[in-house]
Amino acid sequence: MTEQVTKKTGKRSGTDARQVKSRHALRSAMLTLLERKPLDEITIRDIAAESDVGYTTFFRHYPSKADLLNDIAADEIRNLVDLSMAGANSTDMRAGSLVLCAYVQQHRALWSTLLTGGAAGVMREEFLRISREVAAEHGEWGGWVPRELGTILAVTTIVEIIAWWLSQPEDAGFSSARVADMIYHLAIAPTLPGSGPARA
Amino acid sequence: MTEQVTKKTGKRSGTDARQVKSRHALRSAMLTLLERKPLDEITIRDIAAESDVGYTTFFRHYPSKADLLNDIAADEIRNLVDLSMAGANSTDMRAGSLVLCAYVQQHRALWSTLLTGGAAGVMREEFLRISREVAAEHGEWGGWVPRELGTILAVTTIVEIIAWWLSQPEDAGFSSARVADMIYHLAIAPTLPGSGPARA
Amino acid sequence: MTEQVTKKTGKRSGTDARQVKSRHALRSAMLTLLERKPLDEITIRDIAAESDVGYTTFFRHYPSKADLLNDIAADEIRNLVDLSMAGANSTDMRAGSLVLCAYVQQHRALWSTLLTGGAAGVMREEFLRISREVAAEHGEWGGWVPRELGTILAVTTIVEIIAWWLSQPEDAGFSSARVADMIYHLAIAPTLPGSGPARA
Amino acid sequence: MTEQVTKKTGKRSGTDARQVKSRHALRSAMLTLLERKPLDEITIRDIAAESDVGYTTFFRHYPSKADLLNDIAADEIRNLVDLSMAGANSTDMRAGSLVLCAYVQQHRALWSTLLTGGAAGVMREEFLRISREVAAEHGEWGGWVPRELGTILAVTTIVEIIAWWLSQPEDAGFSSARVADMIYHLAIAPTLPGSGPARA
DNA sequence: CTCTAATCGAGACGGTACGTCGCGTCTTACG
DNA sequence: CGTAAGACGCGACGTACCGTCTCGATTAGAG
Repeated sequence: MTEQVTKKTGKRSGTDARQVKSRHALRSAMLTLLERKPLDEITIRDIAAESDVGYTTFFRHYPSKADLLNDIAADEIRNLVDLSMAGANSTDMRAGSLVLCAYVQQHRALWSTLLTGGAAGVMREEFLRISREVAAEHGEWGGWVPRELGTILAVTTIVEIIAWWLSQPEDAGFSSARVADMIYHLAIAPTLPGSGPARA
Repeated sequence: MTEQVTKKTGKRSGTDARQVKSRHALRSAMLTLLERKPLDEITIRDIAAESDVGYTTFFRHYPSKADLLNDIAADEIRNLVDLSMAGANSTDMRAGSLVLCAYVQQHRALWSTLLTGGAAGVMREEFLRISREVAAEHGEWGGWVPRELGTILAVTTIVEIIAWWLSQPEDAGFSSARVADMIYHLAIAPTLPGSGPARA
Repeated sequence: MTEQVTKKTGKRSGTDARQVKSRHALRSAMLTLLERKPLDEITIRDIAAESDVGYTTFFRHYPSKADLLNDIAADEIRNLVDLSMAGANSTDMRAGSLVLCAYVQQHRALWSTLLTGGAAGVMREEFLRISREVAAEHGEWGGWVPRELGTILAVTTIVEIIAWWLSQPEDAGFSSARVADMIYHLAIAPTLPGSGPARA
Repeated sequence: MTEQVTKKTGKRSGTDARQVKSRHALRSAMLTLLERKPLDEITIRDIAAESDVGYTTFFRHYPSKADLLNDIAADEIRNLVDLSMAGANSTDMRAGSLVLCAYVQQHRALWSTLLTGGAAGVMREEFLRISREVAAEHGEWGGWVPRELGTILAVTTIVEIIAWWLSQPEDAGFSSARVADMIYHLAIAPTLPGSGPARA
């Protein structure tokens, strides 16, 4: 995640207990603050205060607040993507959607903060970035839409659906299964071969 | 848009020739700068310098750079929406899509700046805001997807498609008609009745 | 003193009432603080607070606290030197000494701060610098001691005598005249021709 | 000098080989750095790096860099003063001056660093402090100048002469003897009885 | 010669001050 | 006499050192 390196071991992100603690405190603080205000109203001083970490110490871990957020985002998104990819045997998109929704449901508070709080914009971009990487690894693309556009649309649609879902009251009756269904029909199916216009 | 008031007349956005000139200069400068860097790297001093208007004068027109951008965005989006709505008799979505694409094509430089430059995020939000207003005026909603979600998806998908289109070289072979087709099949059709899952 | 320049007039140190006021406030504050602590324990924030001037504004006038002090020092020393030079017809050193002592006596509080407060070191250096300039303008040097050394000794001795004088209670009985006498016999006479060792 | 105490013995400045080594390394490093830049541009981290001693270790020996310098200064000055005092039988000031100059000449590099490098200010003050102590032990004072002032002038003059001497190229022809002469005539003689003004 | 405790290096940490940048207000001197 | 030019107070930024505090890893010197 970060480029921090311990000289002796060459491993990333030193394992010094103090470092781990500070790092975690910073991430928690960031999430707490994101529930309250958009990213650009959060100052590094806010984060330091909220996390009970020295202002200077922030920079010992992240060069900017954007990097902290990206660290969090990349971690969480990677978790999510790995899980959905693993859950589905990579061809069965419906299964993948369901796993994804179930996972989000389990961590509703976290994802609510990330997707409907002040970090929404960053999350969308990071999602897209990671998805493009994943997409690039898959050789085939059978859709009638240009691949690049297809990826963009699938991802942004999925993210929008989930963000909308998270903004609904939890008892509004939208189960993971139903949302997974929506994702399939709205985000995935439309770009599949056969869904497009009858080509001239 | 802004709250500026001319003392004598009490009217908004004075029509004094100097005011009009300054205002236009500010908007042009903002667009020029947006081609070069993202919104948050543009300072009010940049805009003042670029537009050859006194720094203080900026504040006589807009309380912040966000307001200037919103002013531009709202104007342009309103133009766009009005046109597509008028072009289509509101039921024929295909026609509307085509008008919209044609209009964007005519003002390609402007929209390229707005949607692929530093203002992209703001534009998406403003698009959504205005579309929600418009959608609220229409009583009926036949889709199998919750109306709010349907609006979000349609708008974000349209915006993404157009943004992608504008980022392609102009000679890549994507005509307005073809893009309008994509919009119809990817953004509009999927939420229409009959496209959803076979309901239990 | 400073390099500030008004674009239009080309004059130094703008005459804007606010500038003059800020500048004066900063100088006063510096002197006040120097009565209390040495230069390197005075922070720019202290000066700003003491002078009721914004922290940032300090830098609009001086690039560092050393420059502020040098500004003050150079001004005051120049005053002092000009006066002593004028008072004496440049050959009569006794008269010059007397004028100098009288002037210091008149501004005892100021010089007390400058020479016995936290700025003493800087003042000694600045005195020497200016004296060297003045000495360089005089062609002749009849002393038996190398000219450079003679200047150093005369200046440091004068400064030490005055600093010592200012540290005495005012009623200790050392009149300007008596101090001027000391200066003559201790700082000036020893380097004059005829005072040295009988040369082999 | 320092307050470091070995628990068992209660003695100051432990004799542990490692301590002695670190201490010496720190002093050398300080002198090396003083040749290059003024005291206030030398950071404790510089000293630690230069001396190949851990940063933390510095504080195990000295509470601040000023204390390290004072330690060095006091040692060296004490050496110098003891020698001059012993060399002269305390009445023959000429002999003392000569011994002093000879000693400085022998350790020219060291004294050059101390008096013309970044530590000059501190050295002057320390010289004065120690001289005052020595002067206080001598009961008599026959000069026509107040004793306190006499001490100040003698010491500062001697220091200035030596600093000037050290700044000259070594082959400029100023022998120890000649400098001792200057010291006698410029720093000592002027305050002796009979040199002052003809008293009324 | 061994073992115990002093010493050391490394470096994370909470701080304080720095000097810079941009904001938005308010004053002023000029046209 | 209005307006642009710009001085100003403010507050966040990111940096540099400070001095404190753990940690292990040596290593000196007492037994």
